[in-house]
Amino acid sequence: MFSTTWALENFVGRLAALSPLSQDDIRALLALPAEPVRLRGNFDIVSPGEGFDYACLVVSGLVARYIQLSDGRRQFTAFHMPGDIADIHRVATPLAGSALQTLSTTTIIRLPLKDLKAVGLASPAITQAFWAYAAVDAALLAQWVVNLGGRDATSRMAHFLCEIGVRSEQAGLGSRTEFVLDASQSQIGDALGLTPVHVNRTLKALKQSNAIAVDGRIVRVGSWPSLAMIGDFDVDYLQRDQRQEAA
Amino acid sequence: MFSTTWALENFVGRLAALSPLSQDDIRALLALPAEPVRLRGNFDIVSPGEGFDYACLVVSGLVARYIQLSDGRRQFTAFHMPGDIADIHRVATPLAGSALQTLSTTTIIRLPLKDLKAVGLASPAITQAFWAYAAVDAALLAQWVVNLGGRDATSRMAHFLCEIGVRSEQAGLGSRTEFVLDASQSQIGDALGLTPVHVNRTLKALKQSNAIAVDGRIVRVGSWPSLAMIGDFDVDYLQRDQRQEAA
DNA sequence: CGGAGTATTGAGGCGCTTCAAAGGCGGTGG
DNA sequence: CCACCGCCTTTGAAGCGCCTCAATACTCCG
Repeated sequence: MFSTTWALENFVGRLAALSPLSQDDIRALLALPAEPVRLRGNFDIVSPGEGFDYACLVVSGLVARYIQLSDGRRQFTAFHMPGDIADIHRVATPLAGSALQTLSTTTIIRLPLKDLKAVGLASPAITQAFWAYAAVDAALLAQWVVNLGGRDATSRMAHFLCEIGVRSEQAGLGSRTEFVLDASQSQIGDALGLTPVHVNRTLKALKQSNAIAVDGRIVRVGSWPSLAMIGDFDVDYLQRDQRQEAA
Repeated sequence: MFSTTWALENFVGRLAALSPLSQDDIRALLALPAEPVRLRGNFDIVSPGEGFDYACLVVSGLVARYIQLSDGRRQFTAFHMPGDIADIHRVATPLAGSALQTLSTTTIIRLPLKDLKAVGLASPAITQAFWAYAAVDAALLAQWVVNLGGRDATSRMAHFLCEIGVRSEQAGLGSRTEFVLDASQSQIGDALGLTPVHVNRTLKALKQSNAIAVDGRIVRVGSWPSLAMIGDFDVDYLQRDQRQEAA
């Protein structure tokens, strides 16, 4: 796990699960130039308003997309774990939009946009798959909106943990009931629109109700049904595998 | 304005502004079958969890994407005005995801997904353009997250009005300082994560500071700079026209 | 002219923020 | 190796923003 080839294969595998790809397509994707870069935590991969000629594939660690408010606070809009490409949308619109930052020590691969465009140009199926991948990302964004707009702190936190758990499981990094969340309470606050203080109190409440236990950066879910209930969590929305739908 | 052909041409025009399309591409898009349907307000075009074999092009009125919470409340995640396709993402992933509802009396065109897929298959440039359009939609979603997670009610409302204003202007429906917002305060509340009561008070505050004036469903912006300041609004993020970037 | 949805306003309560302070943990240098 | 420092976590107390409950008026439509 957490090697350059693992990350690329993991990504391509999930891409193929989303949208049909030929063996040639897969070979072309796996042949993309891949030089890993190691970065410390709280490092801006892409600063706000900045352009960037690469897409960012996460190899290990945790990366967040964010948008900065005028008073300096930042709102995270997405978390990306190993095997994810954080900004595939850049292939469609080079437009700046959001910034990109590491949460903990992280290694990434910078994939040149021109190479991604080239493989997409060579094979329409790859473009379709990229778009499908981006569409899932957008579905997560929509859920994030619901989480911030419609739920209180406890429910919001529970939903967030459910999402990270299921995505960890899908990425083969752990299970939904035991996974790593390598983010500080302050960073979680920037994701959930809460102050660090209240994140702490909210987690405390979830621990006391035995919904979760936290051991360092490892989250153990005591009772998945109860956590999902508290968070009003519906697994379906991040069901990335279209083949399951057909079955 | 607000005819079937106007809506389709408006959409295709903005699509072409986003991503280069040939004359053949444009002809193929304009030749899509287009039978308009008139719908009353608060009508579910796509109910939560339901599949749907069409994409929805708005001809007149206002359409919102939403996700329902378990207690029956709904959170709007996007507004769509005449000339917009509300759920182009369905072409990439037929997955349910979000529901679709009219806010006021609305006429739409239902575009069969299979036809949209067919034109995309015939021309990669069209698929690229669809994806770029969806990517802009996702950028709006990210801003919506920031709005809910990072701003208080007044700022949130101001930002929302700025977004609707600029998009109305871009769609040729009005100007950013005078536009129609055909939604009730309760519906605006479902978009901003506020109660109708607080929407009312927030609007009252904006009126009293002369930032806006409301006349029926017409919003007049008294001072655009001050509204943009209150809402911490940055025009760039919904700059849909890539050709401007090059210039 | 009656009824339903919408807008408006008031009063009180709760959830989250702000401010403040103390303890834990890992990293770094003497 | 330990002492120190910065960051993170944890907890308390007070305040404010938004919600809830409630009542009245307005507007559109049948």
